[in-house]
Amino acid sequence: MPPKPSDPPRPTEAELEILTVLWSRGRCTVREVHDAIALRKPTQYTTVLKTLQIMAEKGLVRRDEEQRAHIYEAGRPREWTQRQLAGDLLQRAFSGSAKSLLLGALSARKVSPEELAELRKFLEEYEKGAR
Amino acid sequence: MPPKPSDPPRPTEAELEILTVLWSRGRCTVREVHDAIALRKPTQYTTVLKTLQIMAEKGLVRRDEEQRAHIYEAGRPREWTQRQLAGDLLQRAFSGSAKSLLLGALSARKVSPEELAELRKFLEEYEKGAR
DNA sequence: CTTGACATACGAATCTCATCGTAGTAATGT
DNA sequence: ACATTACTACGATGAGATTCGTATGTCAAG
Repeated sequence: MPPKPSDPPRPTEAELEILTVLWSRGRCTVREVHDAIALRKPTQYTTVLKTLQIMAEKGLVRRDEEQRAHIYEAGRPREWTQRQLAGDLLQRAFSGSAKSLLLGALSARKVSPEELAELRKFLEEYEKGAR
Repeated sequence: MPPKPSDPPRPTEAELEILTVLWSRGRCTVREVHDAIALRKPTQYTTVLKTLQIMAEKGLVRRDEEQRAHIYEAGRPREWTQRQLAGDLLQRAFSGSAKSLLLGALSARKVSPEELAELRKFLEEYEKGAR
């Protein structure tokens, strides 16, 4: 058996920003990632490059070196990573209480009545599914 | 007017652990905090002390130096800090989608049918209140 | 008074993250 | 062919977080 590739660690803040780009745009060169990020905050190209290299070591992204400009893609799907992050915070800050977490999220920012209704619907569906 | 004390920064991982103790037990000496934490992981007394001192500088905890053994208490109520943390993650990892956050949390660990029902009730109440 | 238990203060080692500059190499245009 | 541009690799730096050891002060018991 090959040595089992263990799960990548939780992404840091800068890493998460990069992953967000990769999730929404799919496979990207460093340049594309950089341009997307530079729109929102001034960042050097090599900073993004270096971070991507580190992320590749950690297994957070995969790298395709076929072309001169390497192509990166997220190592795990968005939902998988989101589950890690939500579970981690749930555990660390909310003692596992999903209700408290939801309360915290809702009170942290305005939530439209539409989104509230959507949430409720989602929960009802989820309840059915869990049965 | 005294210079307005700005909000404390988000607690780090070790700091959050300490805050959890303070929230659940109220005012504590360093020794009490240490003993509570040492139950779950080996930790030196002075490590907890130092962290508490740093937290006091940051405004994360208040310190009462009346007695020889100083007394610490959380600088902000649990709900306030939880709101910060939830809001931060909501923004950074879920693009503000409370629904995705909830999905992440629910799929991260088993949730009892009771808790699900409670969640649903809570949401219904919240919807009424928001109207 | 001296010792031992217990407290605070604080410097220092170690780690991780984030960022940037520089060097070297491949491709491109004139 | 040569200059310019684009890319990767990598070392270095600085800030924070975390941990621990040591110094020092206080207090009470013997």
